[in-house]
Amino acid sequence: MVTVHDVARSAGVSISTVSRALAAPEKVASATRERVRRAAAELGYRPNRAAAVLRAGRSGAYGLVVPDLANPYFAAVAKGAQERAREHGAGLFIVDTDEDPDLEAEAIRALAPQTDGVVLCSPRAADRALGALDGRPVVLVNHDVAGVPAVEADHRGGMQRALEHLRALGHHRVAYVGGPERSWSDRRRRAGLVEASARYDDVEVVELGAFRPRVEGGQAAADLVVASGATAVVTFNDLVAVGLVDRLRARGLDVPHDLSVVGCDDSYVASLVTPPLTTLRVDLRRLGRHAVDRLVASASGGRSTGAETPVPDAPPLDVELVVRSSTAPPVRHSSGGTL
Amino acid sequence: MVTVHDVARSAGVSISTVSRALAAPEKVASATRERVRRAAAELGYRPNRAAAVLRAGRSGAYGLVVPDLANPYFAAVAKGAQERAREHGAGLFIVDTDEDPDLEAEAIRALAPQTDGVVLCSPRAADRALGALDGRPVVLVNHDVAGVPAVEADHRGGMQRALEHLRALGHHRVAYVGGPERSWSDRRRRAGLVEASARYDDVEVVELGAFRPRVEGGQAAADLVVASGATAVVTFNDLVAVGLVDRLRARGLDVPHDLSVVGCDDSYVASLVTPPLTTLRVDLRRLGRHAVDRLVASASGGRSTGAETPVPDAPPLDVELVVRSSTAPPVRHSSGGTL
DNA sequence: TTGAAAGCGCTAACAA
DNA sequence: TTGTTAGCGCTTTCAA
Repeated sequence: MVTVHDVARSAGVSISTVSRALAAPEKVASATRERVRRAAAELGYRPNRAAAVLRAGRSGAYGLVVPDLANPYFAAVAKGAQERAREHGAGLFIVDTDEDPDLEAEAIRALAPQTDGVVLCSPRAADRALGALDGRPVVLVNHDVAGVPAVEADHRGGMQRALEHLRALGHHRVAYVGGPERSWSDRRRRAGLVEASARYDDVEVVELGAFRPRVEGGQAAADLVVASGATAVVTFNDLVAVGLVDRLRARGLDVPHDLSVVGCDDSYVASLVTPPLTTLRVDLRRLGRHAVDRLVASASGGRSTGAETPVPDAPPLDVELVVRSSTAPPVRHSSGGTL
Repeated sequence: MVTVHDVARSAGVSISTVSRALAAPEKVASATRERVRRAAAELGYRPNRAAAVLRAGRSGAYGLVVPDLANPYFAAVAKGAQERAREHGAGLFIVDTDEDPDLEAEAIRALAPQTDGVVLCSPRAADRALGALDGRPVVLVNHDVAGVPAVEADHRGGMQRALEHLRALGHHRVAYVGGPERSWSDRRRRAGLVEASARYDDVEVVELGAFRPRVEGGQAAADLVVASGATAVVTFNDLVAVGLVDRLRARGLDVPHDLSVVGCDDSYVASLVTPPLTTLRVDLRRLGRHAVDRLVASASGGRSTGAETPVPDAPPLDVELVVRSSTAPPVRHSSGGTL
């Protein structure tokens, strides 16, 4: 293994000059710097991270905790986060908790001491999670706790747009098919939709219970939606919408004519399925990138003794309505006709 | 921060006893061990990983390099790998290289020194990748280099099954829509299909060039498939199959009647799209788990005192044909008849 | 069975 | 601008 000593010897300088030349180039004469760099490159020197961490107290790596990597939503966020971490020259530990609050707390406890900070994406048990972190830099994605930096999408605005779209098509009774019970995103989306509907006295929202945020959840919800008498439905995410459409079709119902469906997230499945889903688009990759940026900011800002993290709160990311083929004007069933 | 010294003081022993009691309990009298453990728990002691790594030379973490986390294939592998790493009490660094060979080599160079070993999933530049590892434990997934442990699926068997299925339906001209040029999986699948067809003199395989392993790749391939005169097609993966179906439909062709389509991987999109895809199923999660198991075995094999795990070469994972609705007997267009 | 002591490779305070 | 030096917290001989 090549160490600073080898590089120092080869470049004819001391080990501290090597360290400086590599970590704080401006503190070294340019000629020396070049000599050191060349020697390092020649010998194939790679700094030992463990030693640097031990000595300097920061690890150059961050953590990302997500409920389920197989969910395209979180995969996209993870991709953005990891990309940005790389650009910051840092590593990223990604941990998938399988939607399990116990695993989540456990993951954080394991991650916290060996990283410079953690991004918690859609935490399933935020209080416990934050406890496990004891004071380490953290950024919340899709969650909200007083005093903790967070990054989120503008769900309220999105739902507003979705509802206006449906209303303009002539829908007056809209169902909402919710996600996991503990989910903060679910509460936000639900509240956003209800709030939007409150502005009009000709639109009513029917809220339906907690469903798994996957295809199965949508399948399970479909019959309730039909029974609710709604002519349009907004789902917690695209996967749920896909399951919903699937089950409706199995019952002989047509989307969008018998029921209009709006998904959420515009994950890539939305455009693959039949019919392609009208959905709310969030730039997930960007969400991941932002989260890491904020973490880096608060991890390097909050380093000083005494003063707390200043890091301004970022504005929510825009949520855009993407209209595809799963929404249309309702068909009037005047008296049980087959049309 | 609580250190071994604090625990030692509190338990009335030396720091070496603390270290031993925690890391090698059998080398410490049970009474002492208990005392140390209690003290550690009381003080909330968490070993400093960096220090342990620096001193002991192993990190308790592994690396996983994948080309694209947003691809459900790799997401599934990553999930399995991370699950298994957790069960081994180790961490897992997941790095997404965006299908870029340079980033791949770079990722490995960064990962290698700070992990106990790396899983390379579908490497895009294996030779460079292995070079960057210089001798560290590694396991290849979907790749093959002499002398390097690997985990793979039985693509040959899978292709055999796919071809038999198509032949039984009455197809005699089958196209193969390939994945990335550098892809080992692509070569395997291609060769498996060609090999299978060689057993029958009434089936012919038409090989089509390299396409991106995504929806766009399938869209790009569709017109070539039609022009090839094949009545059935096997694609590099499900995503490509989805793109293919999409483009065929846009041209007014029907799947499966005008063309039968077989996907690969049975990623969850396969059952979501219309028509649901006939595809080759690989248990990806298991693939990820196996890879980590092999890595752990070979990483600790070199170090262990006695003869514990001899790391046998794992047999390829079964590949199963899942028949859904995208395959059917070919329709005879004898002279433009509509049947 | 336990303790003393020697570093692992690096950074950063201090000196020159 | 550069060098000297003292550890960071831990594991692991070696002795007792």
